[in-house]
Amino acid sequence: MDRQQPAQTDQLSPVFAALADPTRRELVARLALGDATVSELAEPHDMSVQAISKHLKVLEASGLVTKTRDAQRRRVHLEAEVFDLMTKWIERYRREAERRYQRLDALLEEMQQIEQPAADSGRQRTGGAA
Amino acid sequence: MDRQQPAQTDQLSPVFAALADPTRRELVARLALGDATVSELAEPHDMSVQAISKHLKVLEASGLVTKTRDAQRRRVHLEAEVFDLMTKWIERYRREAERRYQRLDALLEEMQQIEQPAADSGRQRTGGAA
DNA sequence: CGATTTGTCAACCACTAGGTTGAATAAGTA
DNA sequence: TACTTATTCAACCTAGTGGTTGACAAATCG
Repeated sequence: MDRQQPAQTDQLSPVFAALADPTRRELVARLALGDATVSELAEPHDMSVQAISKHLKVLEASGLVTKTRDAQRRRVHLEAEVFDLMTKWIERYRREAERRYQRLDALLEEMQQIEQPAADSGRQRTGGAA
Repeated sequence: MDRQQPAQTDQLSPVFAALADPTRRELVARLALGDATVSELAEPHDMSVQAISKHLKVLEASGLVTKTRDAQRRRVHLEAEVFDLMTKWIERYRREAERRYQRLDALLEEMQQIEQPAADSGRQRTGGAA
């Protein structure tokens, strides 16, 4: 249970985790159309309001949505910021993966060479070099 | 347990779920630099090789990586396609959220009006209208 | 005030996730 | 053939998730 990279910078895990659930993605999709109250969000989701409330809590904890009081109701609002965070992470590695994909053969050859650094080669490190 | 939207189109959940784990994100980050074998990937992660193998299985199931045999080793390769899938989903709603954010005040006013449709108002629907 | 609406909190339950260790498989090496 | 390396499979454990129901809190309505 001892993480080597502490939760310090791990603002990302809760966001991905939040969106890993289809119900929550639907909530996000719905909220993209406009703010809504909890019960409004719950309505189309044949599942208890409490369950939706929990889902919203997860979304809120991840920073994807915020809630503001509106009398007894809570107005739920979709936030854009965290999307950016996620997009940045994804794009970074997607670009790498795509770049590598495009010149795949060439790169694979290259990797092979790096892989066998001549000499005795007690253990070969593949691609780790960056 | 009865989903209203079956797992049919839910290719997305496994991807988000896969990236919800920091260890797996590190694996992806590492793989962006180049293919690697399981044990190479395991090395920096003070955790058993079996654990990493499990993580890779999750990544593989999500479509983020593929494995090819290379003698006894398995060469793990990062795939770009699924990134696209995710990016598309995110961008779609991020854009909405941002657009709404930019004209926030105006929209909030608008919502308020929709919210009180005059008349008796047995139940008011907020933002559901798109 | 009392009743209703809206949402959360709390306890509970089945299932999954992420880690462990130990054994099994598969391929290269002596 | 036997040994080592690389990886997976299987069983297990703990903690977390996603749902339930029931009770509570806060604001509005009568």
